[in-house]
Amino acid sequence: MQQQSAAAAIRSAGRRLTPQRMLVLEAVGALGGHVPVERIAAHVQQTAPQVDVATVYRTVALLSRLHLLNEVQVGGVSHYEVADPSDRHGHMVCEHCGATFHLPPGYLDRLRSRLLKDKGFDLHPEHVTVSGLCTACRSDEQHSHSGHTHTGASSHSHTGSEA
Amino acid sequence: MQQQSAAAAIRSAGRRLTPQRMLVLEAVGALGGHVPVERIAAHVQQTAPQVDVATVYRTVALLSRLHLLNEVQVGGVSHYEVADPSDRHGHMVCEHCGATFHLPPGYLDRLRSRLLKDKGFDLHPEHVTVSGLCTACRSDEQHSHSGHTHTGASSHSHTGSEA
DNA sequence: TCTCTTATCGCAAGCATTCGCAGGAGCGTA
DNA sequence: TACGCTCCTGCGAATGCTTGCGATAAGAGA
Repeated sequence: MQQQSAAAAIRSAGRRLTPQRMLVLEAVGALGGHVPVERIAAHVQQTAPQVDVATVYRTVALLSRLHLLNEVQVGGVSHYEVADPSDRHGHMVCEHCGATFHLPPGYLDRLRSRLLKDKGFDLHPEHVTVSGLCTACRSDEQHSHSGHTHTGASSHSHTGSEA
Repeated sequence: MQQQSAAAAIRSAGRRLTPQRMLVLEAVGALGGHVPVERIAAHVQQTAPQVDVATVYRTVALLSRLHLLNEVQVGGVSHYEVADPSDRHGHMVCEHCGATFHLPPGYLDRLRSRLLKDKGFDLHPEHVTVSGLCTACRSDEQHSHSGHTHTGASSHSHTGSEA
């Protein structure tokens, strides 16, 4: 399944199929969800300790370009997930707690067609990351009206798909 | 004008008004558009060479949290612009050439209200950055159908407000 | 105006990420 | 199956951003 077609995609893009590349793909799949490079590298190195982090960085960059992985920026840090062409969802990131939620593609259809028509801009739903406040953090704000400054991290730390 | 209210906002947030902070604000305003930290630091240091880059980084982070600057991620690099509460626009970034365009707030109204109703997520329009392909790069793609890999930078380099 | 508290600054060390290079390994071709 | 062209990789060095810390100065209160 999965890995097969990924291997084919790498080949057909004129790139070489190497053990390191397959290990990175497997790692992201095995870890699931949105994974930072740090964890990908750690997972890969359990199997193949000689693989350098530089290779992992280069590989995730390549796989993103080939649309085999999606990159999600959470507070300026890149996370990766396995790209599924049948589910081109975007992401919502809470500015306060850093939680990440899926943004179903249906929500972007209208925006996409309007931008294409009006501006000629072809929006890629799976590369969309919008930020704002999740339910939990909105109610926090309401209660604790002390002028606390958002640090853009910490607090709760869900990573579910429901805000 | 501008600087006055910014100064007031810093004070009312309980932070101190320092020459360094005003210099950073002035620099972003003077340079205009979406400015990377590197250029902000260079501009500030023309006036005050002793100001450290670390200070500039800390300052833009603070000013972003206070909504006096907006952060725009272009290919993983943070750029900043002066925040105008009366024009809470988002941004569109071309994945191919890296060009940045304004996304008028009207385009996000419907998405915003739907997310709030369905998911309880309060989207901040001025923090939205969507990515895709701009008009110029879409027509490039059509013509040169060689399997060239997008490097996510270079090529044309508009920074206007029309895709 | 002077004093005091502590947020902020400059400096330098610490990390994460990227770059440059030389050796090694895919994979197309014969 | 063997050969050879390049792409990739691992390594070490460089870059760029962040953090810790002592010194400084903003701004509240007397």
